[in-house]
Amino acid sequence: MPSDQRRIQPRKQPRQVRAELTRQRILTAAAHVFGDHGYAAGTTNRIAERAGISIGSLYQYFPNKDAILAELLTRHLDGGTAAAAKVLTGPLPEPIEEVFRVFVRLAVEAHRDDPHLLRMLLEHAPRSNELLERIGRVKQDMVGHTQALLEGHPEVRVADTATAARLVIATVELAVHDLLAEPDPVDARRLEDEMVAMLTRYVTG
Amino acid sequence: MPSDQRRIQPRKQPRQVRAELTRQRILTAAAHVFGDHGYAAGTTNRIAERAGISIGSLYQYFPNKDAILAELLTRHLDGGTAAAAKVLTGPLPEPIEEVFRVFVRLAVEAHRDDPHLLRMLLEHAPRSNELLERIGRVKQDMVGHTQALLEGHPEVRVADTATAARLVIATVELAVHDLLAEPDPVDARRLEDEMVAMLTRYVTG
DNA sequence: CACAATTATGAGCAAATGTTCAGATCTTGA
DNA sequence: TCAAGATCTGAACATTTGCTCATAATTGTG
Repeated sequence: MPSDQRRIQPRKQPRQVRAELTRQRILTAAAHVFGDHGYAAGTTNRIAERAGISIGSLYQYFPNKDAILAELLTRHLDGGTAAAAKVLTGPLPEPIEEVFRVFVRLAVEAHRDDPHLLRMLLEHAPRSNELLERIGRVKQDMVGHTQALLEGHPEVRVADTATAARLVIATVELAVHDLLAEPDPVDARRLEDEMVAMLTRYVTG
Repeated sequence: MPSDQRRIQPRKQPRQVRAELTRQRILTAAAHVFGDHGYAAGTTNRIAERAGISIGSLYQYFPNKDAILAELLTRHLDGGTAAAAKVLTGPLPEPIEEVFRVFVRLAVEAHRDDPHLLRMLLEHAPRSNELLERIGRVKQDMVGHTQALLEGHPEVRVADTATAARLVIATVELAVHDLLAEPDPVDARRLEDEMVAMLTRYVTG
């Protein structure tokens, strides 16, 4: 069970359509297997079996198990940041309340697919320094944007915008994730309303 | 690497002082090893080595690896609930702000020891249904108490106290944990102030 | 069609790890 | 002192798992 740092790049670029299809099958299967069994019990053989391919084929596209997880996490992160960029490039709504609503909705969307899988991904990201740094950067970006927002907005009254920004991001990400992943999840709409209210009253208080 | 449900009880009750001492050594060593290497890489042999005993002795007090983790988590949970009970049985302060301050301080205290270890414990708790249920019960207790508090307090103005209570608990637990476990943790005092402010303005808004 | 490149196969290897057990060592109590 | 029980030891076992590689099948190309 090696855990040291190793290459993450696929060992070969697919050149035929069936190859790319196999790659997709592997990733889809891995998402299911990791989500159901967790990382440790989600063996490569199980993934291959679920994908309907042989174990050898799996290792033709991913150099090791960690690389599969890395690819899944990368895709999730890219999807999230892309969605965020799309929303945040356009003009933001005036009231800070509506800005927070956008934030919370983005978070809810990002967690809607498969909370269990996402939890796995984030838990085992420390296996790769590259992923850790990437996550750190994404987080720091969000905090940075939030802090700038807080400092430039007329409704905002908090003094320590640095701490406030970190608190806001942590709250949104973690609470959304947790409350939606629970066995008896809260209603997404109510969660949105309450969280937006909390954040708004906090920064304008 | 078996993951099915098995006995968690130690196979033998210590009858001599040295036995109890060995038990303690094992748990202390396990806490360090799990915190440093994680659960998977925290092998039983490594734990035994760090504890300065043989692997055979370890298995005289713990039937398997999961049981060690279970004991550590149980102790943490018991410690936390005991501290909470101690504080909450006495008369709570009048202003809701000070009540929240008590909450946040409890959470900070509970996470001060070893955030890395605690993260491990909670991540791998799903290996035991018993632990999962215990965690669920603790959480539900806290939510219940919080909801009762919200409904009985004159300053509180939120309508949906059920959702609000869940949001408050999730926010306190998760954000405190996350912001203190980060590589560059926020100042505990500032975190306390900001979080108390956020929660107070939320429920009194 | 023929030949090369690409992709797929899966039995089996090497390494790691949780766990056992037969015997050694220590402690207790009379 | 000494026997019986408690505790400790650690080499070895059994299992699991990530992964390789020689071979086969398939696809693209002239």
